[in-house]
Amino acid sequence: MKISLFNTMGRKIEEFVPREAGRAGLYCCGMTVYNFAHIGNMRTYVFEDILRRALEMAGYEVRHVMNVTDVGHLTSDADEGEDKMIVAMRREGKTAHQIAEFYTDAFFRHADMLHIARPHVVCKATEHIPEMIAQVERLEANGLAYRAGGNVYFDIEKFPSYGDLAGLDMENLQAGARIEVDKAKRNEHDFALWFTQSKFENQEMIWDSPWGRGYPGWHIECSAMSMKYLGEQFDIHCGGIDHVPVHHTNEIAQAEGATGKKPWVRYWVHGEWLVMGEEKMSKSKGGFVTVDTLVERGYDPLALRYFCLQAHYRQQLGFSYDALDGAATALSRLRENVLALRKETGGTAAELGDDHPALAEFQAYLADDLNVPRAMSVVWNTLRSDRAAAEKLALVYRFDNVLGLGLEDYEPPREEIPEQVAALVEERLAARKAKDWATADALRKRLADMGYALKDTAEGTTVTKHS
RNA sequence: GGCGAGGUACCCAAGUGGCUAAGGGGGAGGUCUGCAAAACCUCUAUGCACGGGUUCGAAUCCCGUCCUCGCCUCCA
Repeated sequence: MKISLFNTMGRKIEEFVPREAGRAGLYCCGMTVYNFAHIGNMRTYVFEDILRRALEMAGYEVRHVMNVTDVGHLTSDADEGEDKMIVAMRREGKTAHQIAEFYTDAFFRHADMLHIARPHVVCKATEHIPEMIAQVERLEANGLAYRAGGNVYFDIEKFPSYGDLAGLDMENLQAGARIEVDKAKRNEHDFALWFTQSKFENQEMIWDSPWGRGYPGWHIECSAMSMKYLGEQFDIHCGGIDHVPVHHTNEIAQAEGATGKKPWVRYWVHGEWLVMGEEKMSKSKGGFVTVDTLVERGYDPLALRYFCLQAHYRQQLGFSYDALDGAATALSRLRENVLALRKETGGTAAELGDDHPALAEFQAYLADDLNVPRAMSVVWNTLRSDRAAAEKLALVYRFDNVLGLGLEDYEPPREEIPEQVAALVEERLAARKAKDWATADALRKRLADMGYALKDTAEGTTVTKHS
């Protein structure tokens, strides 16, 4: 199984060839933990999780690293606006550390609910300040950084390939199209590596540095930490599409500027937005829906995962509750199918050769720049095929190693049935036995009004809550 | 102003030159059932924003038009 990926650097699909045979180094940009992750954020992590699982299915030993940015980022590169962490502190009356810890925990709780595998390394920005300082010092030593107005800036004039990732046209880029340009910069597109000049009182997240007490720039944490855990050059770096023009562009400049080695990263892979209606989901517009919101509305979090699997990662995906309902229904049918197959086979899946045609088809789609929607169609076509039940079961389990829907471990929820309800069910059973259909149906209706649905099967009547 | 992504059925969404335009949801019909529910089966775009063009052949390539979204502040 050879995997091809769309490399943002170069904008074309390339076969994945790791630096070291059999191993894949994967760095995924994580959250800035000043608020909950919304489902748009989570879509990107689902995509990255699929990428990791696909690499594993292809036989690579994956080392998956993700950062947690727990140091405040200003709302603007011009040292204006407010620090997000400080806004959160004021909003919630907590310390920066408490804010970061709370939202970090919330993020991983949500990720777990979506069956997003934990990265092998989760690194916090605040625990890597020395590494960041060291990288800024390297940049200074290489003549790529300068001090001005108390801050340290990266000098993009000294890095000719700046902007290659995004295809930026530096001549026509309008800095300050929406913000004030920092007057201390030599070039308006230079970006800060280290700040000592802060407008904010009670800026509690500051550290000593060769340039004075301050805090790091917005991009340095990812280049410093990814290099610490994956080496000065590594295989794959991913994140949301928004990272292309600024964050990753700056990371490349910092990393390659510090080490002098190119390319720093072999494959850049970016996920598209989840959009609400016609707009991208964000805090200021388009609503703010979290995994918890979905749970409160009665959804299984995995319905969101299933929903994400229906679209290609490089296409915007239009979210609506109608569409999510569709995914939730499809997921429960998939589970019903698995339960039926288990029953038919006694739970024993067939032995499966690695060259099984259905598996090969599934993998071929996956290997083609993660065409998961197509891979999903293989799942359904397999279920509908005339293959033996044990074979289908084995295939579905194998598919699910990548899909991550937890099908092998799925058990229907055991409902706690109140005595009163149980009594009515018994009463109805008696009526049915007596073929008193009118009474039986009336009781069924009454139970339905109470929120309990009945299923009369060959093995007896089952009761489920809700629906 | 610059750059990028799109417009495929009622909804979500694959497909980028060639058999009958994946798959899921929804809807319709059917099997099963005392009737239901669940599950399963069948059907559901002679059509791919619009207008031209290239080609034996286009949703797919080219030109033009209309529309939507994103980025150029931090953002997944």
